[in-house]
Amino acid sequence: MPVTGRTKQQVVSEFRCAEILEAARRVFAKKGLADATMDEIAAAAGLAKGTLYLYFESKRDVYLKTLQHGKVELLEQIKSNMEAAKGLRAKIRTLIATRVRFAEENRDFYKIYLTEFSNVIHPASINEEFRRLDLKQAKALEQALREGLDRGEIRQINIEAAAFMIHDMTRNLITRRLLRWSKANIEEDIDFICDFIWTGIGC
Amino acid sequence: MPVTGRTKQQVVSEFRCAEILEAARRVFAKKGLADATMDEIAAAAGLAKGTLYLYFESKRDVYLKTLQHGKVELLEQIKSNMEAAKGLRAKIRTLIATRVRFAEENRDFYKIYLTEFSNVIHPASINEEFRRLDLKQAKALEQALREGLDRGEIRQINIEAAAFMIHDMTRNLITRRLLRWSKANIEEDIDFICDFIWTGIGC
Amino acid sequence: MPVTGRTKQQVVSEFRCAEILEAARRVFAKKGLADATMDEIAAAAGLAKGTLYLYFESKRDVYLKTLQHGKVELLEQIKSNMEAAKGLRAKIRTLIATRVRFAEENRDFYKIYLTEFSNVIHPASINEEFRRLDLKQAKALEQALREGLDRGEIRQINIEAAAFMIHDMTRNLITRRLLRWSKANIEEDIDFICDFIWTGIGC
Amino acid sequence: MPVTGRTKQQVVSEFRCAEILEAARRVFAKKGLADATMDEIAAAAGLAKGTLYLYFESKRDVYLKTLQHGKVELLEQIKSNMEAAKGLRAKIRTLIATRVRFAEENRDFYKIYLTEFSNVIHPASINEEFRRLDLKQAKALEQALREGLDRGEIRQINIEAAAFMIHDMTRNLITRRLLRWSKANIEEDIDFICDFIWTGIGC
DNA sequence: CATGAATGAGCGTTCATTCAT
DNA sequence: TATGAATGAACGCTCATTCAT
Repeated sequence: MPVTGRTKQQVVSEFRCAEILEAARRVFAKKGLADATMDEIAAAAGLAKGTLYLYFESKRDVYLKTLQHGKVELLEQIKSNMEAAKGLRAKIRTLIATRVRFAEENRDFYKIYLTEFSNVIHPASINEEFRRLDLKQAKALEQALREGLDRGEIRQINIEAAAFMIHDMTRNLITRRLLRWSKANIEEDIDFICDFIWTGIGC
Repeated sequence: MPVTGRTKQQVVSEFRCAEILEAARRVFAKKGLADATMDEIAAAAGLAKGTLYLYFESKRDVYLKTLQHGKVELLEQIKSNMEAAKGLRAKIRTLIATRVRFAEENRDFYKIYLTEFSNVIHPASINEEFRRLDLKQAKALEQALREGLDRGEIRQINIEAAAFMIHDMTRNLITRRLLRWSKANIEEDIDFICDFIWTGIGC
Repeated sequence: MPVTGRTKQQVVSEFRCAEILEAARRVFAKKGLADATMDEIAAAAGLAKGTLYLYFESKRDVYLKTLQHGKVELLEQIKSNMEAAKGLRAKIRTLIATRVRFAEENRDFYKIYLTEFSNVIHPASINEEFRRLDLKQAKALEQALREGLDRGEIRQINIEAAAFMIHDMTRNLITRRLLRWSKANIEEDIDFICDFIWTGIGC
Repeated sequence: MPVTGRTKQQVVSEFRCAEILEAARRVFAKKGLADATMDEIAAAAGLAKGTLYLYFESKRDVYLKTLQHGKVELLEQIKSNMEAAKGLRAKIRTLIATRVRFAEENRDFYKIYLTEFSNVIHPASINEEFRRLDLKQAKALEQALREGLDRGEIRQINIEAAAFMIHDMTRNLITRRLLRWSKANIEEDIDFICDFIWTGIGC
């Protein structure tokens, strides 16, 4: 007797989905949406091609769900890590560090994520839906900034713009690291970006 | 007899290339590499499909050359604009403003540029070759920063990392504007980013 | 112990078959052989897809049996209706009326029947086997005509050809009615055809 | 310089279309719409599969055009043959004979035609469009009947229904002959049907 | 030089059939 | 007996590339 409300069928089904999505993640990360084939994904998952269509409606569907699947993990990890931090500066540092580390540990997912996120071309339908995650993260940051402003931790600036800026800078760092452009170790990179955000370059 | 070293043939040929690349730019900007077809590009250029292959080796070649073509324009425009500025702060502002304005005036090219630039997936062959432009720009900025440091205009920081940071932040701003995410006018956006770079958010 | 020769198993099995065939009839009538799927038929029968294969060898088998199933009903109904009629003219009228009414009451089956019957393309295997019913009906009609000829009810004509003709004309009427091409009521249509058969159009 | 308004391109293109349609006719006549493949049709036409799509939008399109192509031929042949006949009885005989002979000479086309015509299942969209030909033929027959009635050649009957009847009977004869069910020679079959139409079976 | 008809490899998707449970 | 997840062959259609004119 299952304790949860899910039947055995559902558990198996979810497991299959997860298996396929993991395989898809690897393939999409290596080839991109256009160049990946359903054959490849099926092979990577150790299944027949037709089986994919029992769990997903189309190649696009697999792709979208691959993105969503990772998104959820990412969000959860960030949320749990953020709560501990005390003070705005620590909060910001935690946020950045969490995202950077998650990206390092989920390179395949993040490659897809970054590619899709920066896709300025595709019909908004994908992007709009997809960018909500980032917006949500940015909004959380905005909230933290606002509280910091109230407590006099930061100077009077456009909070919304600053939140976007910090959010984007973190993504840039992740990109540079995924591309192995940054030779510094992870702590140095995070330190630098935090310092930059806090003090700027002027003297 | 041509005065320059180029024959009439070459001039005509270059002109055709340019025509095709402009057409390709429009098509790639609307559809992306994968979804654009040679048929569309030929139609947009007012030529037959086969003709494209007289000037370019493959679809990929057209795409790459489309990127290069725009790059050259971009670099030239930036170079000429940058020289006038006096002092580091003005120099940085000019650099940012030039890029942002160029992007606004060349939306089609820039869409392709951004998409490709953030493409963490494709074989390095494209990316390596392609990122030299950005590197070159970043290096120019680095040089300016170094001079500013010598003149005591900025505090002691990792110059290379700062150059990348500023460079990336500019690209982020451009992305937000291309996506019409930023509702501010162009001057406000540039002011904010310059202020952020110079002073950070701390007080 | 069952009184009849059939075991309980067989009775249940036959019942299942009949259920499936009724479901199949609805589906085939709506989609045709090629476009109907085993999934649909299973769903229409309230069974799992695999179950169909316990009772039928293949989709083609279901289709063939669907035709046979209706055929049997049709023949039985015709036979019982025909016996009462006295005289050739009444016999012919009864035969036509029975077929037309049966078609109206079994539109789904008849759609399949007509489609398959007029299928001049498929391998003879289906057709030969399938046309025996019609042949049988036509033969019964032939017999009636022959008796009518002996009794001087009709003039000297090619009996076999006439039987086919009458048989086909009835099918044409049914087709027109199924397609809602005929606006007349059923009695009018039957009257006209009987009159036509008996007297022709000449004067 | 072409005398006609058609360029050389158009002539070639039309020729290709006709070639493909002839190949398609053979394939569809052997396999039917559902079981014929584009690969087969291409092979039968001695072309690559992709080439078919230069001239036709889809498999369905090839099928529809195959029907139309034959239709036009059929109509033209009937029209030219019909004019010579004097008197209603001769007219009807000519009409029937023309259709039967055309069918014998265009077995492949006629197989497709009959199958599609009797298809009571497919969405009306095909059928409606497709049945206009028959309607047109039936209407011509109706007109001839009406004139015959005025001249006292036939008795007082429902002209419209009679036209349909005669039309259908001809199609039935064609079907029986295509299926090699009729052992009689063509003239005998035509004679019988004409006699049947004119006098009926009664005495 | 320019054309555009022809090619054919390649891919997404469907679905009849099987088989372990 | 009944299930339905898994299979994989098959097919329609696309499109980058070629080449005869």
